[in-house]
Amino acid sequence: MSFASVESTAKHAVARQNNVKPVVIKSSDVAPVYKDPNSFSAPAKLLSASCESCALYSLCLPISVNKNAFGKLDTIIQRRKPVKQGSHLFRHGDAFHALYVVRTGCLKTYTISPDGQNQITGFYTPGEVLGLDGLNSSYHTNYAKTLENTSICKIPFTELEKLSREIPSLQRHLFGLMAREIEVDQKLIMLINNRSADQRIAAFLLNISDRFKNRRLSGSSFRLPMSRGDIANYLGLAVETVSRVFSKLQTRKILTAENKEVTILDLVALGNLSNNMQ
Amino acid sequence: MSFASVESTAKHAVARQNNVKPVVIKSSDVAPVYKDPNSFSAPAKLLSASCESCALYSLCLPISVNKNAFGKLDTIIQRRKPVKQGSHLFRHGDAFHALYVVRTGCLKTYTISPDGQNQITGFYTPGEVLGLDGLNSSYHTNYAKTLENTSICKIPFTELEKLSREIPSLQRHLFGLMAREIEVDQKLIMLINNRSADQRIAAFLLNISDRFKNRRLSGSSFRLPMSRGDIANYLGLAVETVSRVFSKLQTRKILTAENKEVTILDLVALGNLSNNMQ
DNA sequence: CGGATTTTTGATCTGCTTCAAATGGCGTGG
DNA sequence: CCACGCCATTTGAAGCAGATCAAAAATCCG
Repeated sequence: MSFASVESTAKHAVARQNNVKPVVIKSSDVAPVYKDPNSFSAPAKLLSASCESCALYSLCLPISVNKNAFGKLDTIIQRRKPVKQGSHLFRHGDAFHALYVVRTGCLKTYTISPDGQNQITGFYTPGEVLGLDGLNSSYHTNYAKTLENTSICKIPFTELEKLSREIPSLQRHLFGLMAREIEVDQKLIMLINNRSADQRIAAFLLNISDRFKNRRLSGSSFRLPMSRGDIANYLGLAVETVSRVFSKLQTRKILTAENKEVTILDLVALGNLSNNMQ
Repeated sequence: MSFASVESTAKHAVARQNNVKPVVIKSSDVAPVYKDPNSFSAPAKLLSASCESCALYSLCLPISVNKNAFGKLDTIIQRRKPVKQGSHLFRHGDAFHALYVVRTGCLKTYTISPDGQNQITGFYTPGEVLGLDGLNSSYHTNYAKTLENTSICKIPFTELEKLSREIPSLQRHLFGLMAREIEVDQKLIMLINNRSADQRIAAFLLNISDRFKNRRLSGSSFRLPMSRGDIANYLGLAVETVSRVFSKLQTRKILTAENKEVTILDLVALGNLSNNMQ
C-alpha cells in the first residue's frame, strides 16, 4: 500500500543489481499532501497563527529577520500543512516552488538512481528545512516522504527570494542553510568512507540524540522515527548489520532498544565508540 | 616537504585508528597563496583584463549577469592569482571572505576529522567555484590544496553578496551553485553506498571525462590531476584497489593508463560498467 | 644520480554482506 | 476484539569483495 520502502543494497549487492525492479508509482500512492480530506488533523490548540508563538521559533528561518521586516515573512508562510505518514511532500521531478519547515513529525529525502537503487539523503525533524534541492534546476531532485504523521510550514520560494534581497540577514541565513546541508553531507561521506559499522551507528544515534536535545527534549530517551532499514540505507550498511549492532550495544549495556524506543544508558561509551564524529 | 598526503583508511582500518598521528602543520607548509614571490608565474599573454575575454566565461559566475550590471562584478574580481602546486588556498578555520574560481590547474578540498582522518570532499577543475563551505559559520570547514600549479580568480564575498541583492539572476546563480554542490555530494553518497569498486572508478572517470569535455577538451584522452591515493580516498577505497581496477580496465581494453595519462578506449563499456551513474 | 614517494602486484585476512529462517509487531477486516 | 497476513526485526551460517600486509617496480624531484 505504501511506497515500496527503501531497500539497502550495499557493498556486495553487485550480483543483485541486474534484477532490481523498476520503480512503479502506484496510483494508491499519490501523495495527498495538501487539501486532502484524509489527512490526519492536528489538534486545534496546537495551531499557531504566527511564527512568533511557535515553539520552534528559535530553530527556524524567521529568526534571522528583525521585528520590522518580520511581518512580510509572516504573511507568506503557509502554516501547519498536515501530511499523512508514508506520503510524499514532493517527488523527483516536481516543480520547485517552496521550502518546507518541519513542525512535527519526520521526513526522509531520497534519490533513485537510473538503475532503480534508492539512497536516503537525509532525515528532517522539527525545526529543520527541506526542499533546498531543486534550487539548481527548478525541479526537485529528491523525493521527500513522511515517516510519521507530519505537519509542515510551506514557504513559497519566489517570495522568500524577493524578501531575502530586501533583508540581508535573511539572505545570509539562506546561504547558511545550504552550506549546512553541504556540511552534513560531507560528514556523512567521512562517516561512510572511514568508519566501521559500529562507529557509524554510534555517530548516527548521537546525532539523533543531539537533535532531540536541541528541541528541549530528552537526548537520552527517544523514539526513532525511522526504521532499521532506513538507517541501514542511510549509513551504507545491510539491515542485518544494523540489527546486529543494536543487539551488541544492548548486551554491552550502552543502550536499550525496544523496537523504535531507544534509551542511551552510557553516553560516554557511545561517544568513544563513535570516535566523536557525529 | 609537502603536506602529509591524504591516506585512505577505509573499511577495515578500525584496528589502525587508535595510532593515527595527530595532524601537525609544518612551518614549511604554510600556504603562500597570495603575494608570494615564490609562486610560479603564469605567461603574461594568458592574463585577461576582463571576464569577457576569458575562455571560461561561459562556465563561470558572471554568466548570470547582464551586460549592464556586469561592470560592477568585473571590478571586484581579482584575477589570476597563481598558487603553487601543493600549497593551500585556504585551510579549515580560516576566515571566510571570498569564493574562488579555478582558471587553470586543479584543487582538492578535504576535511580532517577529530581523530585525524582525512577525507577528500571534492576536486575542482577550471570554471568551477570553491569556497562555498564557510558560508555557514564565517570560517572555512575544508582545506583547499592545489594538485598542480593553479591560477584562480578571487571574488570577495561581501561585495558579491551585496551585488547579488541588486541582481536577482546573480542571487539565483549563487543558490544554484550551492544546490549543485549538494547534488554532487549526494551522488557521491549514492556511489559509495551502492556501488562496487569497479563501478565507482568507472563513474569517477566518466565524471572527469565529462568535465574535460565541458571545457572543450578531449573527453577521451586526458591527464588525471590527482593521484591514485586521492581517488581512493575520495571513493572510499584502498589505493591498492584503485590500482588493481585500473589494471583490470586496461587488460579489458577499456582504457589505457600510463601513470596519470588516461585514454578511454571504450566509452560504452565504461558507461555500462558504471551503471550510468556519473 | 639517489632518496622518497607513488604505483603496482601478490598473498592473506576479515568485516560485512548475503542467504536463510524464525520471531515479533501492527494494521486490517471480519 | 480477535485472527490473519504482511512487513520489520532478529539471529545464525557461510561466502566474498575489498582491506591489509608485504615487497618490488616505477616515477618524481631536488
